[in-house]
Amino acid sequence: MSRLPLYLRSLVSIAADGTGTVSSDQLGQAAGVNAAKVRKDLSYLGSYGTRGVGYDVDFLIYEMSRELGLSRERAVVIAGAGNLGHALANYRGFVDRGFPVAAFVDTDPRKVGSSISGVPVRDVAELGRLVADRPGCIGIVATPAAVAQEAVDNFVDAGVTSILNFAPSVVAAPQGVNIRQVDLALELQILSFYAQRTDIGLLDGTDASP
Amino acid sequence: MSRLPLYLRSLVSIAADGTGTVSSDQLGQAAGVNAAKVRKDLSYLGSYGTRGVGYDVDFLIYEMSRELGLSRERAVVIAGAGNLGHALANYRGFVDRGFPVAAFVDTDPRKVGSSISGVPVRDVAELGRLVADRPGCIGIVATPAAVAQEAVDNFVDAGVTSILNFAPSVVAAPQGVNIRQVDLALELQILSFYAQRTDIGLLDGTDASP
DNA sequence: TAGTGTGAATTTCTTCACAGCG
DNA sequence: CGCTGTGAAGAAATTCACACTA
Repeated sequence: MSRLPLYLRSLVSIAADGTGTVSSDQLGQAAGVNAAKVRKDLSYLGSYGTRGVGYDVDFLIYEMSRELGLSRERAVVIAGAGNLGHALANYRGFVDRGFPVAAFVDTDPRKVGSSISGVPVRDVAELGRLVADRPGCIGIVATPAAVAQEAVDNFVDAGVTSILNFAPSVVAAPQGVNIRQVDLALELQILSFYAQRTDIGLLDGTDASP
Repeated sequence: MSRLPLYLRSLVSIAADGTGTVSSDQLGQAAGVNAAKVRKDLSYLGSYGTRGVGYDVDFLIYEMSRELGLSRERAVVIAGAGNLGHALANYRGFVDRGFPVAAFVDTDPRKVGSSISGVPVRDVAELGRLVADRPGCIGIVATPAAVAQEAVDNFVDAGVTSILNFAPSVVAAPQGVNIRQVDLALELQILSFYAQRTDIGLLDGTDASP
């Protein structure tokens, strides 16, 4: 279920507070979701709760991490050593949550060979080797929109099957390759939309779907 | 409907190609959505299509922009002049799509008064004035997770009613304030999840909900 | 003829409500 | 008693399929 990462994040912060057990109600509160939904979602993992008590925080974290495939690290390769790529490489949150940034790839020969925030910039030609050395790694597209499709194609050719696209253009990929898009300006447009409709209240827009 | 911004993006790129009309099928293709869904969504705006022909691209763009409240610019104020804020300020996509970055606010006195990529860094104390001068502006939280709630509170106190949160912590806000969260590492976790399930194919993860 | 607009059918998601257990 | 787990009810979203028209 696609709300799992959301719960996981809440659970980690709950665990940090030293709490050992949570009820569906508390977890729901923390994740911005109602209690029934939490129970339904968790029951899909199996019956790990204790009636009258709640769920063991550490155990839930363990089970969820396993379910989400986070038991091991997954390296990240960023296509495009521009501003956005720069920022992403600097972003502590990636490393902290098990996604070390292995390298940039860029087509600009002036950038290739240099290092940004300790992350080496490699030529696109080396992408195949980079990926082969890091099984299951994730490709991030941080290029201008115009070359986003090209970047995706390069990743696919190199054998990457999970891609996160930050460019504001919809890209295509063959069956078996998972693409997720985050369009920053689109998020602002969505906010603009809701800003007009005063009939809608608080919303936690974090979500994942099909 | 929350898929409107997605269609809009596709329409803009279709218009740029010089195409004057689109069918629900074509638009669906471009946006990664099926044709019936496109027609249902568009019919909610009114019956703007021509049977046997399709939709007028420019007119659709006009109507959608109006519906999304994008007819005028909406300024953006970024809380946190760190790496991420830095990258966001440099990100051309914001200005290009009608969201000029007006200022940073930061609590670090060494940063206040300086300028990053032409965007001034102001003290939090000035937030009220900044916001008052820019009606309908959007607040972006690009602070460390630990102070994200504080940043949100500051925005709310200053009168901001639309907030985009990039910090990896769920924050609360009063009724009437719209919050959307983009958690970069969470996106990677979701990809990790799908990477395991080989039974799921291509997916365009862009979406907006509740 | 090609493609919209839309009721109706279907699927998916959410919420309710309560039996049952620690 | 408090809280889980889950069928069943209900709501929402999606898809089908087709009459209709420019």
